[in-house]
Amino acid sequence: MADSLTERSQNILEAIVEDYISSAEPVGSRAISRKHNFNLSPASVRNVMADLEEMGLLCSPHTSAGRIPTGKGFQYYIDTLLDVRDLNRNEKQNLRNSYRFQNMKMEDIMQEVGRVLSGLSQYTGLVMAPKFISTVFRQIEFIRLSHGRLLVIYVSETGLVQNKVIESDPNLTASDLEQISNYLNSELNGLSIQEVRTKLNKELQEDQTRYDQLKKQALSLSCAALQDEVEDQLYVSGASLMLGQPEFSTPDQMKRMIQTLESKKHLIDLLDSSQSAQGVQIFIGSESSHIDLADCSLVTSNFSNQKGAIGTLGVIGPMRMNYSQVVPIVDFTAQLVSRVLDRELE
Amino acid sequence: MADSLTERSQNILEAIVEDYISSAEPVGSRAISRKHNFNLSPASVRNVMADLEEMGLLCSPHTSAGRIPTGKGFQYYIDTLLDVRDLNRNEKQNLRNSYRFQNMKMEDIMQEVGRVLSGLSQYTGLVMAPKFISTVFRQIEFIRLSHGRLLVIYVSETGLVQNKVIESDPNLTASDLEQISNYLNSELNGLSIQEVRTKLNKELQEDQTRYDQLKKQALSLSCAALQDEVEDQLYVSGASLMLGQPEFSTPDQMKRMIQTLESKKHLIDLLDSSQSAQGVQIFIGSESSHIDLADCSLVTSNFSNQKGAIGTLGVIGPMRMNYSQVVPIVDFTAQLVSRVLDRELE
DNA sequence: TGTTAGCACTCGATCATGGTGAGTGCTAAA
DNA sequence: TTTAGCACTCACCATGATCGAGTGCTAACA
Repeated sequence: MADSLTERSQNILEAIVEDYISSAEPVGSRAISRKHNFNLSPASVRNVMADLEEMGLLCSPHTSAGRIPTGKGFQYYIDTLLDVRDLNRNEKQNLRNSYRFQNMKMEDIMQEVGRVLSGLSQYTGLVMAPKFISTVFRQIEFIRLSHGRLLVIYVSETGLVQNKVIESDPNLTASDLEQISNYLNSELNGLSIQEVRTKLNKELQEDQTRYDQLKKQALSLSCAALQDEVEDQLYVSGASLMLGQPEFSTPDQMKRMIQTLESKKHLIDLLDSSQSAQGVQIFIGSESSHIDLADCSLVTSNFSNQKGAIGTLGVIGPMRMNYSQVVPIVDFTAQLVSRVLDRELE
Repeated sequence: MADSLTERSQNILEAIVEDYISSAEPVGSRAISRKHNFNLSPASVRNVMADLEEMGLLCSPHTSAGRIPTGKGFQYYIDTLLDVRDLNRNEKQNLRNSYRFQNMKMEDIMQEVGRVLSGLSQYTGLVMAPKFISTVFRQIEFIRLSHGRLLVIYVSETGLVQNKVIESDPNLTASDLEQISNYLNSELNGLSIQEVRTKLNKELQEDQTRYDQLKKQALSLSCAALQDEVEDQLYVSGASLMLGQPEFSTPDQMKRMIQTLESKKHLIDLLDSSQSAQGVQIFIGSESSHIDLADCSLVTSNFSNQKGAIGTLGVIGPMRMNYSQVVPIVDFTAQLVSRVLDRELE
């Protein structure tokens, strides 16, 4: 399909998308023929526009308004016409300076990244911390709460701390627990959670009589502790910035937008689906997508450390987002965060 | 001032406030004289209304609309006219059943409370977890990240887990750290953070040569770990429910509302200021208040455990909130949470 | 003296009207 | 193939009329 567009059509589409990005208003043929020196009269431009509309790349809100790009139009623009230049040395340095990661724990880093992304882009920042399951075991501690209830604290290589309450044998003493954690810490060190789980399951299934009572306890405790998926952590920053965008100026649009940002589950699903990809990804909230993005676009990139923990960060904004500005920021930030996470573990 | 109102004025004010609460529209004299059987004609009601307006308890949005209560009017209503009945046995049981606290860690409990409060009230739920400084020391653990950077994990009696990254002597070995944490855990057990701090400072100031190197390390490490205030944790649930309220139907009102809910710092300040009080407190976002509550009201109550950790929970909604329904819910929930926190520690 | 009926008045909300201008589609000429 | 011209569409805005809920005031009434 991409090939079926003449160069002229492409130029005009590009001009329309870019005008629309900066003005948020339907773009008319006259404006295009004036501002860009294609040496074409409005009438000619109109012909091209009619073609583009037929192809589903443009639409007009009503008979005598200009045209605005459809989701498909944006998609084409992004796939074919958008050229993203890399940040230059200076811009990179500026971006680096925006972040202050010194002595921050994982949660703080995630939050800081969201804040900065949202501040720089003037849209809403999204950061999903690396999943529990993708982290590498570092240490486990048990703390007794009340009769049989244990607080398990799990620390990953990257300093991510998760905790969870589990039921246990009420008769376990403090020194039992210490022995158990010592055993587990030496046994599981350096394994990914995935590996830890298979290892534990295997050992549990082997002839149980071979183990002493305490070791059995250790295994079943840690099994319980690591069993369920800990819920994902999603940081959303700067939601109210979106309220200034003209596409969310009516109460209905605002409501829809806020609800989209509040339904973290949907957002997490969306971010999940991008975790296998490399580099920057762009989702366009067209009708086609099964997830209601409220006519927003989502620009994401994954970050990861060398041990394979993967998180996702990005920016959500109106479809009419300034991609050529946002994409490099998201891209470079992801690289930055990856590097920071690696430095965590020396 | 309260005394200067005749019984009739009080009755009429009450009727107006309650009508307004349920309709969200200016209340006219005819409606009052009809629906409530005061045996008064609209004209008489109007006379009283004029008085109430002069006193600043009512106002009219324009010449020929009905009256709506001012912030002061609501204040008077709440102070003098509102009678909050306790929940009956049945309602209490229902409320209890709404919450599922089994095997939940502190964070989850706070979040669950916010969710349920918002669901029941159809307004926005706020929960502020007990402050770090008000908690009681249970356990501390150190985990080495990279050259000289330590992850400190602190657990309170109630199972609240906080963590923090600090700088330390890079030469500390794992066993040093273990000794240090053992020492601290036995030494500080059962003290409040406040007490821990004073104790540490005192010991550090005493003749340092009396201590061996390791102990000195221990003291300075834990000092660093507990020094700064960890930021407060505020859970906001159900913000989008507010968008359905008629007082937030215009874009400007919505924007203001969302910004209020997003500026957690202000909310925390407000909740802080209620921590010394007993029972349910109601803030009315009048112009007088220095904090912009966007014409909202805030109904809060503190919860606490027997060791003195204090948190605050509540509901934020339009000034026109259904107080007689919300107040008992907030009240009983606070009692419930207090009890749950105590059960945590046996 | 307190209460009420009557009445003129106010003012937002709603609707119909008409003008304006940006923009379109189509056609015919260059 | 491009473009000038033209009729047409339609959102937007200002205007003005009507409506009705509600008020304040005054005079009559119990």
